[in-house]
Amino acid sequence: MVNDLSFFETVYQVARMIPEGRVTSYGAIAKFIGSPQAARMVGYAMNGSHTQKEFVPAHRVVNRNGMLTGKHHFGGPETMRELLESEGAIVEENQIKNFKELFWDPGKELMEGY
DNA sequence: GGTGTGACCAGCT
DNA sequence: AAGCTGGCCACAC
Repeated sequence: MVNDLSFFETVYQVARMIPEGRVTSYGAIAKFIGSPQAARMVGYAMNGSHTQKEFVPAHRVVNRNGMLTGKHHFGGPETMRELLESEGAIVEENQIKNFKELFWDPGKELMEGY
C-alpha cells in the first residue's frame, strides 16, 4: 500500500500544508482525505497534534463557521487567537471575521494551478 | 477488550 | 426556520 499513514497522520500532513495566514475547516480536511463525515475525527486528531514531532498549525483549522472552537486546547484560551491575528486574521468573539477571505480549501487549492 | 466520547458537518423532521 | 440524529476513527478508562 502506498498509503501507510493512518487517518490521524494524514490529517496532520494536510494541516501542515495550510499556507501561513490562511485557514481551513475540519470538514474540508475530512473531505479531502476521503472521509467527508469524519470531520469530528479531524478535530480529535488536532487534539493529539501536539504529540507529533513536527509542529502542526492547528490554529489554522477551525470549524465551518470560522469559530475558534478548539482555542482552549492550545494551553491558553488566548493562544489560538493570538496566533491567528499574528498571521493577519481578524478574530472577534472567538470567530474569524474574514474567514471567507482566508479560507483555504485543500481539495481545490492543491488541484488548481497545475 | 468493549464502551464511550470527542476541537464537526450535513441531512432530516 | 430551527433542533435533533447519525456517522466517522482513534484513544482513555
